[in-house]
Amino acid sequence: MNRSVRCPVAATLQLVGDRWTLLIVRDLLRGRRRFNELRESVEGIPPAVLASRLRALESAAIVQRRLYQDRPRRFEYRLTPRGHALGVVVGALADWGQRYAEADLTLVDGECGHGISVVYHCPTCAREAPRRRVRIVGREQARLPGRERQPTLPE
Amino acid sequence: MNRSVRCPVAATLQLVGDRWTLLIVRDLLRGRRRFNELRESVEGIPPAVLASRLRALESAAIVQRRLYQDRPRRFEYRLTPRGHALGVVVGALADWGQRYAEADLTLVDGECGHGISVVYHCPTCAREAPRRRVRIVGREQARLPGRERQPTLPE
DNA sequence: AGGGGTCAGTTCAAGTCATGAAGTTACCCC
DNA sequence: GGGGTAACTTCATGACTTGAACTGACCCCT
Repeated sequence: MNRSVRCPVAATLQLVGDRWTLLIVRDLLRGRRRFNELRESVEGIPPAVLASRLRALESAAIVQRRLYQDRPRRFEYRLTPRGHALGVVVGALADWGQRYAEADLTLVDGECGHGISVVYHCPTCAREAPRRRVRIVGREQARLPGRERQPTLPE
Repeated sequence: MNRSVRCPVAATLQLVGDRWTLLIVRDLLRGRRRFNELRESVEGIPPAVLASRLRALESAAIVQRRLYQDRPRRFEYRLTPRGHALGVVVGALADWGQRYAEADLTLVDGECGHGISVVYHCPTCAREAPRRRVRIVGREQARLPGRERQPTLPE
C-alpha cells in the first residue's frame, strides 16, 4: 500500500487527491476548526467521510487533532506547518477557478487588497519563472544550468 | 448536477478533483499525447477510467481530442489554453511533494536550471504576497485596499 | 489470403467506496 | 428527568472503480 511514488505530483495526490480533502484544508487554512464547524463549511460532506479524511490527514501529519476542553471532551483540528504549506495548492486551485469557472469569491492580498495570482518563482534568480520554462526533472539534473537538456520537451 | 459553485476551489475540484485527472494533465503539459501513451505514463490507470476522464476533460474544454491520422484513425489529446493554465496547480502539487513527500523528481526552470517554487504574487504591486496575507473574499470586496476587513480571519 | 501486430478504446463481473439517515456516548443545563 | 450539543459510528443502499478480457478498424508480411 505504501509503495513510494517517484513523481512529486503523484505523491501529493496520493495524500490529498480526492474530492473532499482539499476542501477541508481550505477551511483549516482560516484557522482551527471543530468537527461540526467543518461539517457545515465543507458543503455537503457526510460525517463518516469527514471523520475518515481527518484521520488520514492526521496520519499524514497534515492536520493535528487537539483536545481543547475536558468535561465534556471537545476536539479541534488545525494544520501543521506541512499542512499550511498546502495553502499554495489551494490558492492555485482558487486562482484557476476564479478565471475559468464562474465563482463569486476571489483571492486577495489582505494588506493591499489587490487580486492576486499564483505563479512560479525562482528563488535563486529572485524572479518569476514563465510557465513554459518549467520542467520536472530528476534531482541530480537540477542546479545544472544550460539549455541542453532533453527530459521533458514542451509541445 | 451542474449547480454553480460559489467557491473557486470547490468549482475547480469539481472538474479536476479526483485521483487521476491531474495526473493526466501533468502528462499533457509536456505535449500532445495519444491514448496509449497516456495509458503508460499515468501509472496504473485502467483504460476505462482514462477514457471517461478524457471525455470529461474534453467537455470541460480542458483538453481537445484531435484526429491526426485517417486510415487507421488515430487520435491525440492536447491541452487547451484553459488546460495549460492548470500547469500551476500541478506545479504547486509538485512543489509540495518535493518538499514533504519523498520524490525523485523536482521542478526546475529550464533556462537557468535552478529549482523553483510556487508562490502568491500581486500583479498590481509587482511583488510576492506572503502566504499569511492571502484571503478569499467576495468579488466586490477585492480592489478596496485597507486592513479593516473581517471575512476570513486567520488563526 | 491468412497470420500477427497496433491502436483506441468497450464490456463486464467483482470489489471498493461514498452516501444519507439514524443512532450512540458523554456531558451540560434547567 | 428532559432536552440539548458535540463528536462521532453504524448501517443498508447505491454509485463508482478496478482489472481482465474483448472488439473492430486498419496495417504489414509472406
